[in-house]
Order: sequence, then C-alpha cells, then structure tokens
Amino acid sequence: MKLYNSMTMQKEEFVPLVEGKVTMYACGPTVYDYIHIGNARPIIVFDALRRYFEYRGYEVTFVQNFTDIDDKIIRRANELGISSRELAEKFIEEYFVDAKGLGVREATVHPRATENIPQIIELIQTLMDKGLAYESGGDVYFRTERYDGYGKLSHQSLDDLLAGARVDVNEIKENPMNFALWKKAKPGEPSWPSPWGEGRPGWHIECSAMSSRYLGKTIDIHCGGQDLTFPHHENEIAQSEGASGQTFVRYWLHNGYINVDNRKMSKSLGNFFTVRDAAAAYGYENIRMFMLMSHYRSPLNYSGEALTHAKNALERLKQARKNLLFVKENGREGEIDEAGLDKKLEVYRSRYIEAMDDDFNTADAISVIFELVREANTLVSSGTMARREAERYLSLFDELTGVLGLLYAEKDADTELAEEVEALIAARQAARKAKNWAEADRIRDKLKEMGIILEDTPQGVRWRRA
RNA sequence: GGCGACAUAGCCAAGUGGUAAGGCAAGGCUCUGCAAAAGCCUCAUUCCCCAGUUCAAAUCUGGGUGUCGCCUCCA
Repeated sequence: MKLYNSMTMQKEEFVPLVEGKVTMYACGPTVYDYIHIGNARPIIVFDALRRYFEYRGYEVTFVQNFTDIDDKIIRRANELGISSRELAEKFIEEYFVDAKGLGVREATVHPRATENIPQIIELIQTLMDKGLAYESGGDVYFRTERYDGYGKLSHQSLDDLLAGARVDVNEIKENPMNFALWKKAKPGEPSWPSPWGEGRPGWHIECSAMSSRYLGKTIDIHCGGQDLTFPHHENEIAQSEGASGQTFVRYWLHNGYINVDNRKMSKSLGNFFTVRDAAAAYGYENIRMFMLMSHYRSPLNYSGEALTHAKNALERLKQARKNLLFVKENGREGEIDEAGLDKKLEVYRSRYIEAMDDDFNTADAISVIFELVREANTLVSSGTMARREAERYLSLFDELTGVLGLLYAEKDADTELAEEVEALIAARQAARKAKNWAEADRIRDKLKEMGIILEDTPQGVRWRRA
C-alpha cells in the first residue's frame, strides 16, 4: 500500500511502526460553530482511510481532538453571553450529529484540549528546560530559530518564511516566527494555573500533547487539511520532536481543499456552506459520495450541480443493490458454478484493492464498483440469475461499498408506510387484472404523491421511495 | 519575494511510457397496458500551447500560457 507523504513529497510504501497496527491522529474542529463542507472533507476521507486499514487487517487506533478553548471560542461565547465551555459542549454535540449523518464513525478517542492541561504544561516545561521555549510577560513562546528542522514539512527555510511573513511585529517575541505555547489570561477569560501564571494553551501545543499521550512519541499517520501544513503541523513537529528528540510522524497526509467557484471555501472568504444546510438540501450520504468520488488530494469544487451528480450516481448503486436483493429473494433456485464465480468476483476485488492501495484512490475504486454493478444488472435483467448468484454479487457489493462507508442510510423505517402501500398495490393489481388501466394509473399517481415509485417486474410489483 | 498544486468530453473525474476508466447529462433502441428499473448503441483519433527524448508520450524533459493555494485564524 502506497501513500503520498507530504514530508517527502512522494508516494511511499506504507510500513507501520508496529506490524499489524496503525496509529492515526487527525486535527479535529475548533468547536465554536457548525462545521462546513470544507471541514467535512478530511473527516469523511480519513474515516474511509481508517476503514480501509481495518479492511486490510490492521488494528487502528484513531485519535481526533476537539479544540475547545481558543480566541474564536472565547469571542463567540462572549457574543452569546454564555461560557466558553457551554459553547464548546454545544458544538461538540452538533459535530457528532453531522459526523454521524455523514457516516463517520467515532474515533477511538476524542480528546479535548481542556482535558489535557497537565500534559500540555508538562510538555511546555520540557521545551523550556531544553531552551526551546521562553516565558515573556506571562506568555510562553517557542524559539523557532533554536529548532533546526523548522520548515521541513512546508519545505521552506526559516528565512524564506520570514521574508513572506505577514505576522504583526510583536514586541514580546524574540523572533516574528516564534509562536505561542501558552497565553496569559486576559481579565474575564477562562484560564488554568501554570508555572507562568494563569493562562491557556496555544493552539499548536494541544495536538503535540494529545498525540503523544494517546499514541506515543512516534505515530504512523497524522492527517488534516492542506491549510494546516503551515503553521500548525510545522509547529507540532517543532514541539514534539524538540521535546522528544524522536520522529513525530512517519507519514503526513493532507487532503485538498473544497472550492466554491474555484476559490477555497473558508470562513474568512465567507463562501462556505455548513454541512447542516448542505445535508438538508442534498442529503448526508450524497455529500459523502461526492467527497469520495474524487481523489482526496485533488481540489474539489462544491456546487449544487456536483452534489446532484453524486446523488444520482449513488442512486444507481442503491438501485443495483435492491435489484440484487430482490433476485436473492425471488430469483430462480438452482446450483451455480461457485468456483467460476469466485474467480470472476475476485478480479473486481483485486482491482478495487489495487486502486485503494495506490494512495487511497477512492475515485478509481468506485469505478470498479460501477463495473461490478453493470455486470450484476446485466445478469439481473437477463432474468436468469439464480438466488445464490445474487447473494454472491450482493455480498461483494456490500463488502466494497462498506469499506468506503457508502449506502449507510439505507435501512430506515420503510415499515411504517409498508402496510398502506401494500394495500394500495393490491388494489392496483386487481384493477390491472381487470384491465382497468385508468384506475391502475390513478393508484400509481396517488402513490407517487406519497413519494412511492412502483416497478412492475415479472416476479411481482416492487416499490421504493422517490 | 519564497514554496507548492492543478489544466483530460457538455459537466464531474480516473489514468504518470504502450495506443483515453467510471459517473452525470443527452439522443436512439429493447423490454413494458402505461410507466419505472435495467440492458444495448451513440457521445474526446485526443488529453492547455510549443519544442524535444523515444519504436511508442495525456503520461518523461525544456519553455510558455492560464487557474488556484500556503507563507495570518482556517480542514
């Protein structure tokens, strides 16, 4: 399995630190608002990557944090007249609503910055002891010029970074590129006691502290959006490696942006759409399909049209699954050539794995699923497919779509309507038998108004939601 | 100024040396009481442009053009 490592800027064979196990850390959201579509990309993509590792037999420990204390949270909480903690709690809950909707499994651990203050303070102290950090007026800063690997992830020298720096000149900092590890509390702000006085952690230090606490000093994979490469991930490396003297992360994975009209979707540009709103308009599972239909490192343009395409594509998969399910239950009895079918299905499986092994190419993998679907549909429509055959195709279909977490919203409460629908279908069948086409069509239209579409097949009448 | 990414059909999107996957949309046909679903057929002699390497290039090299991103909080 090959993965593109942002550190080396090339695809590398993935070899975990401990055989059979994978440790992954993903930078999670700052919980001051609903997540937007741009935030959803890494959440979906790396959830799918985690599932794929498990599919390939790895035991995965996946950590995703919540940044539950920072400037934006404090400001927002003040605007709303509630505490930072209340605000964070609310949006952590809302995060899980969206994540669940998107078919994203909970991480092994979801640590929060505010629950790791002792670990953060200890790490800062270690950096101070090593001369890599200094206290100044109640703040603590990291000395970037004392860590000679600074810039290795973003492939920039400290001088180059300085030359382009747009950071405000800060009297307190020894060097403009230095960044805060600990921020002195202003009046009324939430704070924690520390050797440097009351304050709160800077943003970058929490990930270093939590990654180390839950996954160890060296982890296999650290992932996140491309915009975190600098400064966030660069700073994490400086903190973690500066403190431990060991490699922090073995594979850095960064997903591409979601664009709107070819511009990066971001809060500052104001061109963002929340997952909540997009889901209301297009459905959660179609958002997931949309994300996985392209390669995770490519930029991806968000539009209603694109979401509709994804919805239609997913609809084809859903329909194919129903077709197979129907044949599995209603098809002809009889023996099939199991060995021959094994061989045929194995070709699809191996092509799928080959695509996924090549830097997690979900777009290519999905195209393999569509080819499987075409073959299955052809057999279904020929009317010769045996129950056992349908069962085998269905099993592989579920296996391959399951790895990507597609089609998860399928089994909803169709049963509520079922009785009423079945009764109307029976009435329509009677009308059809009597060749009372007007009445038959009237019932069909009535069902259509209820959002039910009928399909007359040689094996009987089937219905589905529109 | 430094660093980086991308450019493939009407749209989306794979493909990194061997003669253009897949999806959406569109048109035709088959099946059907009518539909729906499904299948079949059609839909890029060509991959931003120019030059080069090669038996062979969308893929490699050089040079252009265009778009975007990071260097400030951002997934």
